[in-house]
Amino acid sequence: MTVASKTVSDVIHSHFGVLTRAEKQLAESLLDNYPVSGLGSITTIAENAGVSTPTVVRMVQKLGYKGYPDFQAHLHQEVEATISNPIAKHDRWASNAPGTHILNRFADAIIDNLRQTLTGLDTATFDSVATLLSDRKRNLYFVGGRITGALAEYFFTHMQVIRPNTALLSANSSSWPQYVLNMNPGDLLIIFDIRRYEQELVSLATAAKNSGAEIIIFTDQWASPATKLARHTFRVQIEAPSAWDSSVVTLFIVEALIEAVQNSTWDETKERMKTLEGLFEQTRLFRKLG
Amino acid sequence: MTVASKTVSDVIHSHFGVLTRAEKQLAESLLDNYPVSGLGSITTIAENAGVSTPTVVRMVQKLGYKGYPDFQAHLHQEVEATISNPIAKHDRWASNAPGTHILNRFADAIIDNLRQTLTGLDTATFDSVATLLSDRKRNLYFVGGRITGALAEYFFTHMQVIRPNTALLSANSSSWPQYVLNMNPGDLLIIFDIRRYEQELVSLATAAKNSGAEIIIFTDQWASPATKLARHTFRVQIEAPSAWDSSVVTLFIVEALIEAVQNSTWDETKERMKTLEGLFEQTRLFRKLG
DNA sequence: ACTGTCATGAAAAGATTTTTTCAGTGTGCG
DNA sequence: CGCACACTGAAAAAATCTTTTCATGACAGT
Repeated sequence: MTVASKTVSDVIHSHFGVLTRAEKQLAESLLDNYPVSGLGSITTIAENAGVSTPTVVRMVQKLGYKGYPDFQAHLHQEVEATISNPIAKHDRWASNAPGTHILNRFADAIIDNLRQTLTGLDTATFDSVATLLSDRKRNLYFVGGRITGALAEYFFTHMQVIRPNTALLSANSSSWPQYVLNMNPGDLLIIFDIRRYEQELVSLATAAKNSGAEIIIFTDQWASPATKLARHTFRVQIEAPSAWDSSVVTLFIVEALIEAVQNSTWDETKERMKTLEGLFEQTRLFRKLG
Repeated sequence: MTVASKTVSDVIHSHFGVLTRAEKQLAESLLDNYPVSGLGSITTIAENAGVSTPTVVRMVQKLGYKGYPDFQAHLHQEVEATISNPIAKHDRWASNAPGTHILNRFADAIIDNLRQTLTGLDTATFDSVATLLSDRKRNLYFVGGRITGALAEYFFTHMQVIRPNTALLSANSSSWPQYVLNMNPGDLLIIFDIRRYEQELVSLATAAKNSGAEIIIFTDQWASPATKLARHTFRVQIEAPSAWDSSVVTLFIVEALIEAVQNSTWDETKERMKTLEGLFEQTRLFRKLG
């Protein structure tokens, strides 16, 4: 198929000789700022080219398209090909894992999640959160649900090394009130709440907010109800070819935040890490001697 | 004007919270393969998203556009900007994060880690481990180090739902001997040990092996000393543009294993999950009544 | 100068898209 | 349990787009 395999631009060029004056004028207009100029309606492009709509129809038919909609469909395909992202190409690790193996299907899904999440993620939000987390005057409280508790713990463990005034709220909600009691205005509550949103977390968020704490939420594309209360929200794509949701991309953002915070105050952090290193060493010695 | 200055994508994201179910569905569809998916007619995109055309009209008006044509005009402008800008063309998916932003550098690193890890990963190993984990007669013991403890917990939490006979060893090594005491031949000890290898884990692995347990290790490219004792090893690429190692790919493999195990015994798992669902419901009730 | 052919756009006709209306459905709340 | 309210899509109405028809004018050949 001539039309199918060649680009619209090619087709226009190859037919240029047989075009009439008005058609050439139209073709010029189309080629100028190609392919975007062909995105609008037939009326629009006719006006832009200074020709009548019938001229447009006649030309695209002369080029071999069924009609204007057909012509435009081809153009759309081309635009898609032009701007579709390189990550989408699945030619990478095909080597030793057959296409249908779960590892491959998972990898595809995760890359897709990553791409979509990053596309929808405002770097300003990320930077703001990093700045907030870097502020050592603010106390940090981490909390997660049944599944996401591990993510909260992971985040907490790192932040605890990097800076003081961090706390991990246990999964058991009975201990939460005492934390809320101690919250000061400006403190940060970092919540992980994904799918199966847990009602208790909304209550916690409300209480924390009333204490003046700021709330940062990691949630999924459907957004936890607690989102309304949040200062900043990370909406992460969590879909996997599985009965379970994927936390991979959430962890990705957590790690990026850890690095951003660490980086913003490296000098202080370095000292802390050295001291910590020494403490671990001592603990080890205790054990050996003990 | 809000609408004029922000990208359509931004506008969708910022309004996401106030969108209804069908509208969210539509927004997802639009964002997926953005912005090409919004190039067609209102009918087309409604069909693609599985919603009605009135929903589309209502949403774009909610977003602040005068109507669908207005919405599409903005999209066209954006496509134009994207295509005519050669830098943006290069990496569309990261276009709203400048090239050197940490998110982008992290994403590159993670994708690289993933590729390398998968290249070096034998699917036979993966399948064997999945089979071992699926065997309900074997007791499962999970353990991790200071940082990787959260990964062990994540894995454990899921496996506990899927099958019986699972245990999470606390980070505190003093409780380990009693677990080892109860290990039977054929039991599985799943160890996470990355960089900063913890000597205690080697001792644990040795003791467990003497009890006849099989050992599965998640480690990094330099391999934990406990690897020698393991029946199966996952060597994960963990390098990140950070002072810290990345656990993202490790989590990826864990999730893939969870799915593989779950999948291999779906019928049994389904029953367990239903029962569990009921128990959670009851717990919630307890709390309300209590 | 006459005639036939072709190019062109105005306008009508036809097709499709966009918007509005409205009734059914479900959900939350008292 | 029932009411009020919001959400949703089917269908009608309105608007717009696409195609066809047709009249006009330009031009080449006779």
